[in-house]
Amino acid sequence: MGFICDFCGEQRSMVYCRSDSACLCLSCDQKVHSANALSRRHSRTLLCERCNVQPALVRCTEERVSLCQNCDWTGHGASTAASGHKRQTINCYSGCPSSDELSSLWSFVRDLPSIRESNCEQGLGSMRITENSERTTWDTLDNSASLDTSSVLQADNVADALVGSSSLAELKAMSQSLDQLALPVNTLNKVCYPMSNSGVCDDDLFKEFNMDEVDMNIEDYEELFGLTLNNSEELFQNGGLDSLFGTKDMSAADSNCQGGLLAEGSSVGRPSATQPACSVASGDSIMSSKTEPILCFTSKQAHSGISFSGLTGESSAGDYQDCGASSMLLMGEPPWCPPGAESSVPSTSRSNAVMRYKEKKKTRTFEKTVRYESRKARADVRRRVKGRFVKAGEAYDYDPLSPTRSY
DNA sequence: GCTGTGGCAGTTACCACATGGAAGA
DNA sequence: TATCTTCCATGTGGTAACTGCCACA
Repeated sequence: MGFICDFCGEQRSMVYCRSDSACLCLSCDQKVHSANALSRRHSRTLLCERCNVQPALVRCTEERVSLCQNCDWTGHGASTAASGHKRQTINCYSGCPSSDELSSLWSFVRDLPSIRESNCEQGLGSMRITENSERTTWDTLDNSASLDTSSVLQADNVADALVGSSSLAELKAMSQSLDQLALPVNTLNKVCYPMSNSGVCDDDLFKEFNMDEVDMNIEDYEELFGLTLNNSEELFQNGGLDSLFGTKDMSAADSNCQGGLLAEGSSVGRPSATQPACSVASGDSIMSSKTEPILCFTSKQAHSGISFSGLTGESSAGDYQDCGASSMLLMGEPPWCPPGAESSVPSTSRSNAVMRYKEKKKTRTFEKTVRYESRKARADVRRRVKGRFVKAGEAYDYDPLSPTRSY
């Protein structure tokens, strides 16, 4: 992976495919991703021009360079002179775009190499761009609907699912589909990305990342996080995993959600260079995010069943309400901040971020999603004894339809 | 600093049964 | 292939019980 196309080994790589963990030249990108319907759904984006390893998230218009989150942070951190540089979000795409379409997508990229359009079986018009909150689509395939619905979740669907309105079933379905999903950079970029100098994104974080019914299970925290445990103490004091997962419902709503959003087992600790988890945070990454404050959910992570209920032997909701994942996010730290980088973050920014986070937390609501209105309607009129449903005709102490008792 | 206690908040289990969906005829 | 029937897991809300945290003595 890197400067040279992983596929042909000749051309310079320009795009990064998360699903394939591959850096490809545009020609090979078309070649590879026109092979079948599945590959066409792979989400790709520009490759970071600085490290040539990670997918680029932003384009620095002043330096005219595409940067991954890490390089962006390194180059544009709050403490750097370039922190004021204007940056433009780089969109992901899927499908089989033409060079023209790519040019329109990445207007800042001049001199796009010509693409052998004949490589694409579907021809043009099948590109899908995943933008921050909206999706611009070129999808004109007749059968495109079948590609978009139950079998595969587009990344923005995931984002939608992560917002409070999602149901457990949707999340389960999502988890089943995550294998085929490469979460576009921008999807989580929306969730939290320090584009402003404040480096604080709690608003978006809470608004967009209300995972009410997601249960994350970590069976053995120490084993999972190893040496990062100590560092996690501060993490638990300052952050807010509940901001990520919705504390209340994380354990209460449906504790059997095995799919959830999960972590790649091998990603404990510092992400390897081959792990394309740029703006996508794995659960364990989150938990160990004292040093790796990544907000990532990689596709494979959908199956490991992590449960934060076991963070510590005595943790409860309140315990991890304040854990530090989001504090890192609030601080706008880079995904892979180098050791000691934290010290460079202004303390005022941090305190402000924490303050905003706490205020936000106060005002949060945890609305339960009712999947079957008919069942709710039935439950609403059922008679009970001490809160429990009773058989029809039996004595009850509570009748929703009338305050009277049968005995 | 340590321990015990009370208050508070959050979580979990429980109940009956209509419903939805799968399987079989 | 389409329709019907049967069966079974699921989901629904209010309450008590349980658990853990925090403040205070």
